[in-house]
Amino acid sequence: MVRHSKQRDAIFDNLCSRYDHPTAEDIYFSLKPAIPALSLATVYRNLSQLESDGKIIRIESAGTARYDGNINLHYHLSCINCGGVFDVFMDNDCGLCRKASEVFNGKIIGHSVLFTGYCSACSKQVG
Amino acid sequence: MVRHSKQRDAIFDNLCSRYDHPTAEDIYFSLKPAIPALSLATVYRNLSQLESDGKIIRIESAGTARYDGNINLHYHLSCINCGGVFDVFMDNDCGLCRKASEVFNGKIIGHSVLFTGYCSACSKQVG
DNA sequence: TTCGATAACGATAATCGTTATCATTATCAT
DNA sequence: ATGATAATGATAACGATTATCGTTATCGAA
Repeated sequence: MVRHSKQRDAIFDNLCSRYDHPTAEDIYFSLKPAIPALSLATVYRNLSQLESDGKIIRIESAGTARYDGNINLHYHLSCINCGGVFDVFMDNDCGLCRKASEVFNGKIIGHSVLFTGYCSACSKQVG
Repeated sequence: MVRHSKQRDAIFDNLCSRYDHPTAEDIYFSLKPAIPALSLATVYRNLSQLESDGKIIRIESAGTARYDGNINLHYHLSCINCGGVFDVFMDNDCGLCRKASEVFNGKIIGHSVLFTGYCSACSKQVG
């Protein structure tokens, strides 16, 4: 049985209102002023729950996990310079799963793509 | 200045001779009988070094990092059932980087693809 | 509208993967 | 052979995440 909670709503709303793919800690510090009693454990708990409910997406970047409130299929780029994670929206999924299903002897359900390179800002400065 | 070491050779050879995308610990336990004095720190150290030398690939799966001695472009599938990571070889990369470069306002250098689903063995049993 | 079962919370200890430290050992140019 | 120092092994430290546990909040039933 699942109950309503202010904290879970706040965490979900916070994540959905931003596009920087925050870590659990980012969300925690972002909500702390509005909910001073908030515990970091609650953030982790609810992010896990929201993810297994399919309401948010977990992005596995090196070290710390990041989260995304946009559950429509899209890809990400991890910037070598600033460490940020950015959205890469592509018209279609390139038939990646279909092509993979042709060559892979198992059952493919989903996929994620992580590009590496430089984000817009960093590519102007550095690379 | 880089020096030769028995441990690094053993770690690299071990990784290249297997196709199960082992974790640092997997490699450690695999080599321990042959090199009883081997330290887990040495395995981590050398895996990091080999990776930054471009001799091996690090796969970011949930929680623990896995390694791959095959540096040719290919993708992976993480099995929902057994947790194993398997190779997915595809004829081409679907022009993924090229297509992404057209829509992304930055500089794309590389990419990784992680499929989720069931491996060959598990798809026969479960899914 | 209270009440009671229990989901969710906050605080914090514990766990796990990985990295840093440091004294010792091995490599290799001289 | 020798000396400088890269690499090692042992282990402490670290950062992210999960587990524990007593308390609080939710919500269906009385």
